[in-house]
Amino acid sequence: MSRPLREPSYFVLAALIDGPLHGYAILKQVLELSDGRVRLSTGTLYGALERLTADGLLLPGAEEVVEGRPRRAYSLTPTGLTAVTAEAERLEAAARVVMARTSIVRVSPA
Amino acid sequence: MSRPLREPSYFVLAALIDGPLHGYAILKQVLELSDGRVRLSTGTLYGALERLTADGLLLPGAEEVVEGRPRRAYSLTPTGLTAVTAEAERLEAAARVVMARTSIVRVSPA
DNA sequence: TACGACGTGTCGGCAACCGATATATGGGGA
DNA sequence: TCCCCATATATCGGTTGCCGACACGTCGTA
Repeated sequence: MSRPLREPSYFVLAALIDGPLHGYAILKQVLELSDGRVRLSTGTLYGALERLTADGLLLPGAEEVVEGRPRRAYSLTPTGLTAVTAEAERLEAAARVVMARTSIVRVSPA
Repeated sequence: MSRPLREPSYFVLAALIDGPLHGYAILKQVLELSDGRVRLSTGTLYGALERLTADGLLLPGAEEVVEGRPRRAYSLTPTGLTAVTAEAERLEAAARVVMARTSIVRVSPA
């Protein structure tokens, strides 16, 4: 069992659920998935890609050149999919803890 | 708008929604709220209390001595309550992003 | 008397993020 | 032509916040 993923890493994994993407495309996908809230810096992105790969959550593809620009696509490993799913459940449980204590409308009579 | 709270800080705030608690009681409350998953070290706890106080999310009470032991209770400020609620919504939204992409049962015919 | 629960606190190390910077291609507008 | 912006990858130093270990002290109980 690993420590919780921080938001940037979590969204990197989330961006790859639908299929492999290269770094810059992940940047845009994360922005979209987070409704414009999470704007990854490239320092964060490439650091995370390297780390998540080392942890076995991502699998890097071969570098290919598209329209004169080099690209490298990353895909989720089964471990990565498991990790991001487990993390989503953790987040949801944590959210519930607070919501249950703030949004309950008291129904009991005065 | 601030950066996301990390899990330990988030649970410290969450523990105080029901009312003020002192440090050691927060430790136990967090353990309970998180279903035994989040066990804060005192280093994390007192560091977080200091920081969250400096950020205006917590208000420390006066030190009082109970049964020979000193205590200091902390309470959530309105800003703190707003922050932890907003964070809960962020967490839930993040969880949804992944759940929507992994848990959909395909209904379309083969 | 020793140990564990209670209770607060410090310190150094570390992982991850963040902003700035670097490098390079391709396309479009002034 | 020249400049800027989007595309695309990569490095680096600084900061933040967590983490484990340690320190100090009380109280109850075996």
